[in-house]
Amino acid sequence: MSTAGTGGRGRRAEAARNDLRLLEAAHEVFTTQGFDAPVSAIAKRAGVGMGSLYRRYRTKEELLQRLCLIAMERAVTAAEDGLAFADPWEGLAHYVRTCVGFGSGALAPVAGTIEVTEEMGTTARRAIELADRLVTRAREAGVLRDDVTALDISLLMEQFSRPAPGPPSEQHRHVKRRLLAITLDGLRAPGVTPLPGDPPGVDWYEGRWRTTP
Amino acid sequence: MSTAGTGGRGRRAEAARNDLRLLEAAHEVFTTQGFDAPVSAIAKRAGVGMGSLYRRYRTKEELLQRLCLIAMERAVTAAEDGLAFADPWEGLAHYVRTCVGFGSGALAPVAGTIEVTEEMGTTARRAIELADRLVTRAREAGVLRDDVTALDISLLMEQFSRPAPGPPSEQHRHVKRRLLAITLDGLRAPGVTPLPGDPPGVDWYEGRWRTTP
DNA sequence: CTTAACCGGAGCGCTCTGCTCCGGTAGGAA
DNA sequence: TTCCTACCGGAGCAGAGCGCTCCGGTTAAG
Repeated sequence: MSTAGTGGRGRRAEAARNDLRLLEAAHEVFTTQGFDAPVSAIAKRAGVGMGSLYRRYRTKEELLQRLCLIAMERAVTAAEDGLAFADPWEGLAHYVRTCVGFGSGALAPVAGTIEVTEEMGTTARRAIELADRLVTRAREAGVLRDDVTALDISLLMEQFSRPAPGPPSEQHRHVKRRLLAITLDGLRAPGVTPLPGDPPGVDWYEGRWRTTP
Repeated sequence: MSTAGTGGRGRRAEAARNDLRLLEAAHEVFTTQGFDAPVSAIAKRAGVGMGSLYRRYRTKEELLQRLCLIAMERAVTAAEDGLAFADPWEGLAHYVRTCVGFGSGALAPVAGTIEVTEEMGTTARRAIELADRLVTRAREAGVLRDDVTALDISLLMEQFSRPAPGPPSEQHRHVKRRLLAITLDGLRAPGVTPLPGDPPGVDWYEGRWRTTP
């Protein structure tokens, strides 16, 4: 624990660097190819051997859990940053753009296939609470259409984070930005077309994470 | 060819019924589970043996080609219906809603993995031309934001047709309708936020269908 | 120089896929 | 009714691809 900096030249430094590369590579691969991408692809992308990967994470599930947790923490940060904005609309937009930008919901398809750790549960609840405050504030300020819920917005971000077909490209990212701009405009008050039916229920949303095979 | 109706009771009638069930089942399975779903799942869902499936379609690729063609034809019909609307906006909205409804773009991830038949190419060109007219008409009527292109809308529909995680449910369809309503509102003129960057190019869009392994 | 921690990747076992093949069955002609 | 034949259904095959292990080579540390 003496020279644990990532810039060092010792063996421990290499280990720390490997861990960071691994996390980045895993995020990249999973968000672009889906969570059922082979583990070997992650190791290759990180420039690291399988041995090093499996010494750090004893199983693929463990790696996914870590990734989910990090994504949730980034979402929490984005929400806090959004709440720090004076303008309620810009705060919400920042939150949505940030989450979509780093692929917040890309790991949603993993729901129900991995165990939810206690830490993940805690962070998820905190993220939901912050998002709620962000949405409520925007609605009360009259800058968000009043028939949309925080859950709608979560699912919207999830939809935008689905892996695109084919190899990842700058074109895809660009198109996504344009589509998101359109959708954000659609979120602003007042909605021209009332949203159909009842808002989705929270219980259904959370139930997807239950592992019941 | 005498009693080829699907309601008959003979052997030929059963064959015709099987073919229809197969097509429906394949559409359902591929749009909800992705195009790499096992062929056996389709046979099971159609209540048909593997033998019957592979007697009708000699390979999985052939089945996918047929499905793509049908989807394109349905898109063409939706566009023609849309053009028949007197209101340019309602016409465009009908087109988008219909295509998203039957999962028009769900087969997009198949791009580059199957051979494009001549019939598919012809139909695709016709679909694009009709969509262009639909979009141009709406823009010239001033009911569509003028920084959005027909290609943006195609990609938007594609995004909405991505298979949802987990088992298919009415909840998912409902949420999708709500999100689509939001996005359609965002498409109406004038856009509050100008779309970032240049519109996507047609060559890139079509290039994805080239098989170059 | 010795030692042991740690890196990288070849390989194992297993699951699951696209596809084939054949026994059973039920229409149609005599 | 009886036989024939076309067709239906699913068990099974070969192969690909996966998660994961294990071990030889390398290099920092003592």
